[in-house]
Amino acid sequence: MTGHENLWMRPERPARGPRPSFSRAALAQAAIRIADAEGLEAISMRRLAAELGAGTMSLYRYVTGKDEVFDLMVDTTVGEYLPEDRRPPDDWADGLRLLAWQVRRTTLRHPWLAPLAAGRPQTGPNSARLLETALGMLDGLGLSIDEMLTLVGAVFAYVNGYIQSELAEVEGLRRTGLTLAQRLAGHLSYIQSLIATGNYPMLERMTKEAGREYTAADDRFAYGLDRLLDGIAASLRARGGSEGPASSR
Amino acid sequence: MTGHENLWMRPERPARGPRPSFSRAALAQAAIRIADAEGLEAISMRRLAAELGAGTMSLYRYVTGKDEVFDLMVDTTVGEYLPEDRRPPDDWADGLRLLAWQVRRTTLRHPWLAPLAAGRPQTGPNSARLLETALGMLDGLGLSIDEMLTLVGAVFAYVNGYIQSELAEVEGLRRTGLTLAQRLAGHLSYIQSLIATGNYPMLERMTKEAGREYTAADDRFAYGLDRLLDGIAASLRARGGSEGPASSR
DNA sequence: TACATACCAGGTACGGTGTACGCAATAGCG
DNA sequence: CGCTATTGCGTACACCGTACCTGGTATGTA
Repeated sequence: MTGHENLWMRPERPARGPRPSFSRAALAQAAIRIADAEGLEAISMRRLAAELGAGTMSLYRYVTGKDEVFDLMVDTTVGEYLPEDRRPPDDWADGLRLLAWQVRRTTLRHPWLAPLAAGRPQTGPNSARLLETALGMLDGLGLSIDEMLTLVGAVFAYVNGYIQSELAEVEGLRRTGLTLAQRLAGHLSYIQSLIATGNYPMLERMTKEAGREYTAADDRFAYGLDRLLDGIAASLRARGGSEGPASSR
Repeated sequence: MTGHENLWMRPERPARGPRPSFSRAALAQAAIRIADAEGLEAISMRRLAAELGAGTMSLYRYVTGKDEVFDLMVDTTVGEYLPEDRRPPDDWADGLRLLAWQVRRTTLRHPWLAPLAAGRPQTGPNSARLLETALGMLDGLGLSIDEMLTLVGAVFAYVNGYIQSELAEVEGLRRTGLTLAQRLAGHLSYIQSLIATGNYPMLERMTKEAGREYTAADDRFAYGLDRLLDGIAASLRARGGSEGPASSR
């Protein structure tokens, strides 16, 4: 019951004893460097220690286990969502849209981030800053905090879901070591065998018509994001200011 | 270059040799049983073989590696999205909404499914059936195939993203073995320390006001889903039938 | 200044993982 | 009745996370 079981509450530099030979931030940066270059599965405590020029077990002086390494990686990169200088737009929808695009930009730079962040609760300082910023954009609209949380939760859900589906294909290739051509060949020949049964008319149209007017990933991301924000805006307009989104109980 | 490097193209029962002692479906069911009961990380080739009463290396006669075990698990459970009997509703939005709720229902039954499915391209028979069904709901609206794919992609992105965020908390507790009270205590005391700086007014309001009108997970899911479908419907109404969503290039 | 204390560094070891390889047994075709 | 493709699976290897322990070091206290 020391009260310091939480990573973010634990002081980085204790009062007594010799000073640590590197910082938590350096540890996080090293892990991010590895994951960016070789993928998330390349991160092992030994590999990470080697990158830092330290012994493997020394890492456990900085972190209780591998999970906290991931926590540090996530919170550090989440910090990239929020450029310090820029003032957020006045309109809440523009603000959330900008935030969504920044999330997508940095997540594509760190392809390991999306699945990692989606799987664990966000509790670090940058995640807190992100939430504060997002909620702040909705201030003054007459929404309750619960309504605000529901709203930004919906937008982030879409953003994370879209990015993961966008990355699934390319990450799958990297993980399996196949080329795009190999994968497409295997997948397509299977789809063709399904179509041959006659029970898949839409897939048949897909193989024949798709790609002629190919929709870029950017545009697809924008499409869903804008439709979602439109729908939210419409529902805010509909209620005069008395009732909110999904307020229940 | 056998042409059978794809799991779904590879015949389950080759022409020659002794017959396998269990089926691919049995393998998938065993894996699903383990993951449901003990979590995804409990699945190992040894554990799975034990569940099937087979030798560890025998599994590799059915599957090229662990990745294909996951592929089988995903496609098998994706089959639960689609109840055989039910005729889909006439309205496309009602159809997608129903599908979304079915996805959510089965994904909550199999908490390991969402992160697993999000990380890999869907190529199995049930995934194909799902896509065919979803696209079929949009038939007759005058959309191109690319537009349909963009549309259902947006809805699925939201659904998967939401479910993952919904599961992150509870799965995190299971993985770390903490109780909800322990986690909340640690997290809250950190949030409090942030609030004490005075730089987090929205988080301060959150700790003071949130939960008084608590929004249930069901309602939050419905909120984003309905707003997204509303926004899509509005954009379809806006264009007379000549132009589509996010058609570019 | 001397010492106790609290912390750092990291080697060793253990139980687990995925899977490459090889060999014996078997079912179906010619 | 072989021939051969295929199954079942034991062994072995490299790698993983991390518990435990020893030894050195910087700081607070007397």
